[in-house]
Amino acid sequence: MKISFRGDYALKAILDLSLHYNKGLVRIQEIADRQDIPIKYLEQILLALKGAGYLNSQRGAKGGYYLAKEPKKIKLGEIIRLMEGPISPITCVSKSCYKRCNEETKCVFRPLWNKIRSLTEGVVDQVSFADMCRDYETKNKKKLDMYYI
Amino acid sequence: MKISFRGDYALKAILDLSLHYNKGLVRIQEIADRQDIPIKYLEQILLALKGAGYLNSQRGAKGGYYLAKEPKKIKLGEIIRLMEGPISPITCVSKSCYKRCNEETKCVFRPLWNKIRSLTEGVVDQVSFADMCRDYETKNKKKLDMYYI
DNA sequence: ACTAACCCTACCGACTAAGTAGTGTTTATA
DNA sequence: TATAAACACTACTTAGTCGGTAGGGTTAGT
Repeated sequence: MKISFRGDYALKAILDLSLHYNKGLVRIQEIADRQDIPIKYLEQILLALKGAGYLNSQRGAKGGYYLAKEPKKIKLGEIIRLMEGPISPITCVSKSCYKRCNEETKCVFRPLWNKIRSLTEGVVDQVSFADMCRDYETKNKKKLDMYYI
Repeated sequence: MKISFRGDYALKAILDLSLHYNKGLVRIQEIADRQDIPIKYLEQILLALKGAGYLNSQRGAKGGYYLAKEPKKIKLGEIIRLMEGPISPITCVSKSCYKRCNEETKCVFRPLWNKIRSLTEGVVDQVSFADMCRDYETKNKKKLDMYYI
């Protein structure tokens, strides 16, 4: 799996909205400023997230976005799959795999890719945005720098 | 981590040469045929692998490639890093990370990416091409189809 | 000398990522 | 009801990468 800017932005946007869950509407501009994301690009991403049912919005003056689900019910993996596609080191599912795996090698690497995929899924499908909010607040409270290199 | 065709081809080429380890020279054409890789593309890949010290070659008629190291001393991770770059879900090492991680989010996702990276490395840095050869032969001997969907 | 093989560089078409730009459409509120 | 703030949508752009091709150059066995 690889996280592109698009996916990274989406995760940050959902985190931002999770931190404002049940606190009213949040304007795109606010998210863009706080998370340092180009606003017009963010606009498209939020639209996609809304299309997938994660966000609701209100148009017009005083409008904005808000989370359509509880943060604890959104797992990181959902957002990653939505933005990046399947979580697997190789695009090797059923039919399309046969193109890569010929008779000779008999796809001897496949079990490894499956292993990596399931380990990765074990991480991203376990963690919710409620967890991330908790981490975020803990970190800010304690002013920890341990996560920085 | 994501495996591109280039990386996939490199792994297959090294596997092929591992299966012929200490059995003389192997022509590019043979590898290309067996592994179903476009020969001119494979040529470039083998050149890169040679440049990195994994292969030796003999030019001229009756020439060919051969492995420069024992299969058991080559880990998959080495080849993957060589062809694909660093194994990490995010290009987020030291300085370059600061571009993605601003004050607001304080890179709250980073520990997860590190987790995934180390799990992935735990797989690819543990397995050698000697292991893959063993798997390959076991599979061919038993005519197992369990790895195919 | 001839030819089989590796060596090297350049090029190319298609695709994607990461935006930008511009124009609609809706709604609160003065 | 005019206005402005905000989301909605579509189109375009620009740079880079991926997955190759093409075409010689060089070396070495016969």
